[in-house]
Amino acid sequence: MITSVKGTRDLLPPDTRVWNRVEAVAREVFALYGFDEIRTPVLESTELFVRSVGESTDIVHKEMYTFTDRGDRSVTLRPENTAGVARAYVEHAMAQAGRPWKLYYIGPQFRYERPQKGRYREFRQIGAEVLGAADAAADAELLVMLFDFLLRLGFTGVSVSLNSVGTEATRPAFVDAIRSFFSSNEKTLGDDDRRRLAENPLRVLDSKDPAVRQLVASPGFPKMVDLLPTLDPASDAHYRELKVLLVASNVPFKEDPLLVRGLDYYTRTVFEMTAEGLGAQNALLGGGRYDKLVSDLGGPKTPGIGFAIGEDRLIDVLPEAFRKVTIDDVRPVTLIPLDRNDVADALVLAKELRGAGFAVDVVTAAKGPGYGLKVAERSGAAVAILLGQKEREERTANLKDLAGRTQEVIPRAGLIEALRARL
RNA sequence: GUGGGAGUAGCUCAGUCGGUAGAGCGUCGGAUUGUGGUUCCGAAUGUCGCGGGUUCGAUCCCCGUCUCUCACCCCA
Repeated sequence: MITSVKGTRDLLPPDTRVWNRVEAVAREVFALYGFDEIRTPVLESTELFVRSVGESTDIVHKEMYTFTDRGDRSVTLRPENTAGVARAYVEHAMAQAGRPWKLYYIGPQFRYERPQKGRYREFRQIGAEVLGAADAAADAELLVMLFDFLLRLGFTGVSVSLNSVGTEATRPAFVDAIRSFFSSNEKTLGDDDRRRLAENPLRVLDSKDPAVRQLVASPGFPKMVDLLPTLDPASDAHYRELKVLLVASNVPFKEDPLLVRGLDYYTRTVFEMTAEGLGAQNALLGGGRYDKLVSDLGGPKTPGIGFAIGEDRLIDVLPEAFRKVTIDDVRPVTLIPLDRNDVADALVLAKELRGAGFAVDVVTAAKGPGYGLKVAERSGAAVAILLGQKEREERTANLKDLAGRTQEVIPRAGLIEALRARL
């Protein structure tokens, strides 16, 4: 048996209804905030991710689906979508529009990792990006939209973790402060954290080692937000303004000075949301500002901010009410021709009913009422219509309410009205 | 890339101290050839993940491998 590739999976009905509905809500909400969809290729030049996501990140140095195509080009299945959006922005000179771009995307991403709960090699992200807006208000509005979306899916009582990671102006000073903090108690660090301290010191902040966590959470541990007022007043002002705007907009957030993110391109604002029930991979969404990314890719200096929601994880923790309503949404009318001679009649009637807006399923096998009703019931139909020789000749329909187990013979002329009354 | 757990019927699982397998659910047929949810009767399931080794004989023991799963690393 040929199975799906490791770390990939099939999404089957009726779950696909839920996926489609979630995506439809995203499109509706994002449109209300002035966002348009962008679709970028799944396949990009490997160099794009090396330059944007960052060579020192795990994503680039061990998690990419990279291969050489027949033209000897190194290409990669995108591990995230922000780089592709930024690349398209530069490639199509979108800065020339003279206004910020508000873009969203929905699509598969790929990372070559060992699969576990909430983590797949092929996963989907729903994301949004604002390109060309530097103001804290842009950050705020993006988060307002995010919460609007989550609220419409039925999430309640959620809040986002917020932090500022500064800019190149502050990053080196912060890294120095972290290193000197640990120089005195380096022996409490495990191998992993020692490696982090050397390669990517910010990562030590979200170590899972209890001893290190305790150290990092202690009052003496350096915090980026404490360095901002003196080293980078502009970033400090940005952060303060953002918080004021979020409070004014009723966006629930909690400041987390330990929040850092795994991609190199973030500047100033970073945020993340976690959820219960996702196991160890509990990050539901993440995002932040990336004011250097576009220029790093050779474009004009363009500030940007965005988020990505892990759609697989989102659906994993989706409120049950939303799921149920979505799955129960489609209640087809099932037409049951009793005999081969009744099939044409059924197809003609089906067309008429579909024209009137009803979802109609025809049991084409025409194996009699017992089989037909069984199929109708199993496919979730609310009503079934039996069509035999008698109904054809008398221009009637035998309308059955499957739940109530009642039936009624109705003239064809009044059928649409009768169905409207029942559905 | 590292570590733990697991692969037996469509699904959930039992089992054989080594003698080529069962249950429940589901599916199909019948009671009920123009009436489905219940009930009753009957039937079919399967290279026991794959490859190799040990053995007279392996689903069981050993080795390898693949897949699933959870965790680490890291992230959505």
